[in-house]
Amino acid sequence: MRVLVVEDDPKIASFVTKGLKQSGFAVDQAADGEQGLAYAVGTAYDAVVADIMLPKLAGLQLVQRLRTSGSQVPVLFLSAKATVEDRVRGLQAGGDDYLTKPFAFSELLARVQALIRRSTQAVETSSVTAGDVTLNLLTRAVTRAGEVVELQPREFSLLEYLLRHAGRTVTKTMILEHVWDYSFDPQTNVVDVLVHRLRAKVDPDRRRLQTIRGVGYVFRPV
Amino acid sequence: MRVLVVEDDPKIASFVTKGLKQSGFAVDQAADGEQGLAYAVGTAYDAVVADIMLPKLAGLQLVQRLRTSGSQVPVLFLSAKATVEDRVRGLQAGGDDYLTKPFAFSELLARVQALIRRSTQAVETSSVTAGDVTLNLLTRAVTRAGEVVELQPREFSLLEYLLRHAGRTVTKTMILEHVWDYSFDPQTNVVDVLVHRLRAKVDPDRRRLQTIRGVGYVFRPV
DNA sequence: CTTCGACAACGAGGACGCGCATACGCCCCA
DNA sequence: TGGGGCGTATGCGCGTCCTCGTTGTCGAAG
Repeated sequence: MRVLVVEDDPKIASFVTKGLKQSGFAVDQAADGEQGLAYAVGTAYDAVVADIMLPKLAGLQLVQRLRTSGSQVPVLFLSAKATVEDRVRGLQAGGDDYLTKPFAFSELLARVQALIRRSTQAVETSSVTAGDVTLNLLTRAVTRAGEVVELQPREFSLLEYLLRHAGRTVTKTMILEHVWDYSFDPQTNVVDVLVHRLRAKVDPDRRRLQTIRGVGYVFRPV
Repeated sequence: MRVLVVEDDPKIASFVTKGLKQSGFAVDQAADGEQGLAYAVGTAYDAVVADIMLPKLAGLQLVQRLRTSGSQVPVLFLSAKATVEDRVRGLQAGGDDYLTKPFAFSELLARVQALIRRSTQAVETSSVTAGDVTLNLLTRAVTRAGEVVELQPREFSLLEYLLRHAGRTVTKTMILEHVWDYSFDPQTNVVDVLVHRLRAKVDPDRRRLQTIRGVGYVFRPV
């Protein structure tokens, strides 16, 4: 799940970004409205968290432009101002939710998750299973054939992505985009290396995680 | 008191809902398992009444998903099937009680009230236990393997938070928010230091309080 | 069937950064 | 004013993950 955070206050920005990353999101940061808009139109985010008061381009305008450009991405506004009128204006501009500073991070997290859940209309599952491999997002525990497997963060992230797309081919570019925050090809073989490490832990008999030469990989549940 | 009723048969649904409302409960209705799960994860209900045979997502799966998402809400199953095996499976899946159709409404009511009474009592308990570690909220006393351990207020608070989320990963951000009242990252290593102090007292062999690198910590009962 | 090129797999090495530990200092309360 | 509690500062060790070079494998064309 990719989230864009548009916030000019570096303290709040790092706080929100850190928290979301710890909760398993891929997070991009933008420091002003223009940059935020550029990121948002360039990448398919699952949610946007934006401050109302932003340099260069205010949050409300940002969302309006985003909407006129056809994007349906759910937007959560942050603001110090809390009047009913402000909330209404935010929602009229195309925002989906509103949070007043100061806020508890857990509330932000809950709202972001709610927005994503609503927009994807997918029920939030806390575990993903494909074949004999199960991955629990809450405990970060992974089991294969009942055996517990210890995974690194990157490996966990990759496996989650593969399981969510089990049976479908995922390209290396898609993996780079979701497991890393790269929106470009860093010209390396990180993916290959990570796949190798993941196989050693999760697919020792090499039946599950198959290579599609020249394209990417498929996870075939067994 | 909020109750969620998940039942696809409209006659039974309205019968149960009406009766509960008349008894003073706030009642929400869901017609299938997916909807029910969505409601249940989105709202803090005091009890859930669910049919076993549901469209889209069966009652048993519903409860399993609910439990893995961390919810402790008591669940009462309704079912036409009444074999002992069915009852066992229902309880294994995380259900709290079982009622066979057809049933008298007064019995349903009595059971729902009993479930709520039991669960709220459990919440108000004055001690939290996970594995061999017990923490008494009234006396502020902590024991590990029967031995009394002296804790400072902050350490106590952290341990309480960890025990209440035992088995689940808690991020540093969440800890900062609950143990301190920071809604911003104070850019320090307070959490690390406190974890270190807590480990020295409560987890000398370092088996319980484990590090999830880049994310936070898990308390694994032992 | 052979050959060659391209891509993938794998192992080793190394840099960076996180978490841990320890020492220190401030502040509150007795 | 002394001591305990607790936040701060800092160096170190190690885990994690990226890079690089080599080996292995696949596939297409001759």
